[in-house]
Amino acid sequence: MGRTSNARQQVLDTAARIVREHGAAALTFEELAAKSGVTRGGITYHFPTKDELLRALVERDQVRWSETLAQHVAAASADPVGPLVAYVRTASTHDPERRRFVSGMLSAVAHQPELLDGCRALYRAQLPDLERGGAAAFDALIVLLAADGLFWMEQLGFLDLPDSAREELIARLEALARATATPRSPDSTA
Amino acid sequence: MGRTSNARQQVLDTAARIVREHGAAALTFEELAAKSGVTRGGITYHFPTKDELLRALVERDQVRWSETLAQHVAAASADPVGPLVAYVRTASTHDPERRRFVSGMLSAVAHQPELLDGCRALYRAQLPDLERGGAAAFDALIVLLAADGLFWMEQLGFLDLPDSAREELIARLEALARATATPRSPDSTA
DNA sequence: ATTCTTGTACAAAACGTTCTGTATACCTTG
DNA sequence: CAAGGTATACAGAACGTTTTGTACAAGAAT
Repeated sequence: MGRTSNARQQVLDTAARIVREHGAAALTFEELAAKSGVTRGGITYHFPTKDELLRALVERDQVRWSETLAQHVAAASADPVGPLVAYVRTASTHDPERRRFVSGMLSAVAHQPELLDGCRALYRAQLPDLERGGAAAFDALIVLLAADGLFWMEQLGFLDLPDSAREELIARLEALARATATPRSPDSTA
Repeated sequence: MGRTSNARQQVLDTAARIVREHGAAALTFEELAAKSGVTRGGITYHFPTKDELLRALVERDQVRWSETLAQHVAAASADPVGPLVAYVRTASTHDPERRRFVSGMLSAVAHQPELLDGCRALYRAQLPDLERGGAAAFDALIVLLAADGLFWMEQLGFLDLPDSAREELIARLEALARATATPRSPDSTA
């Protein structure tokens, strides 16, 4: 309870690594036991069934995302378009664990797509926050989608921008995010 | 008995459906035989190994994407930012087969992530086309990423916009795509 | 000395692959 | 053109391995 079982975390980390490196199909209890240092018995104790393992993996991704988002939201709370800027920052956060992030979602989509329902709900729940009506709402959605695109294209290994270009891109994205809150700019294509 | 093998197409269609509905883990030869009408022997004939089946699935997605893109490029060739607009239209093409599209990629990422290398190369190859240098290049990239985001969020079932909102969003995206080619517009937030 | 955690052994099912069989289209050759 | 052979397209069963889930014993912690 105090510390949520060392072995459990170890298993989850290893599972994420396996999924990331060899795909969700390679995520078997045997491989997990071999690479995590925990034997099958230990694994079975913490995750009696594979379903629960997957559920834990997805929840882990979800929690991490929410925590990162909450951090950025708190840090940019003074900002009028705080949520959107925070979202951009969350999607583009480039820490060493970044690639580990979606392994839960990817294994879920491979084994039981319905496990993503929680993530879907979470994603949709935040959409109304961005819609203020009018053309600005669509610009906000575009910024959001661009952040998502950046996130997934990087996660899937499709995009790998040099750091400088990446930073400039994010800066531009954030600028656009801010611009959605100031519709009195000379731009009005509607 | 098919000209270019009717059964082969049938198998591939069914495989895509299975992946889409139940995840890539459910894509087994047995399920495939049960749901495609082709027996295991027949399947084995066309796809001696699962690797080849996956390869065919990925290639299929790739070919479809390329063909759709080529169509839109041809249709918008007169446009100065033809490629980008065409890309937006490709990513947002909403035909009945849309959801079938990435099943190959999803099963690849589940079974053998390296099968995506071809797609990755294809994706990166088009990036330089959009980069004209300067701030406009980043705006173009943002539009591209937004299109990708729309595509994947819809594919993964995270986003499901009402038709009207969807059309307006795409229109705005296309407008932004065109704007990247005319940087002398009154909008210059850089 | 319970309770919590990990290790070992095993049963049943599922999976990919291989093998053999069959029917039909195509091509050759006399 | 007719006979014979070959390649193609598909069917069905079988094999050996892998994987999941379960049962139970052993060790650590409190």
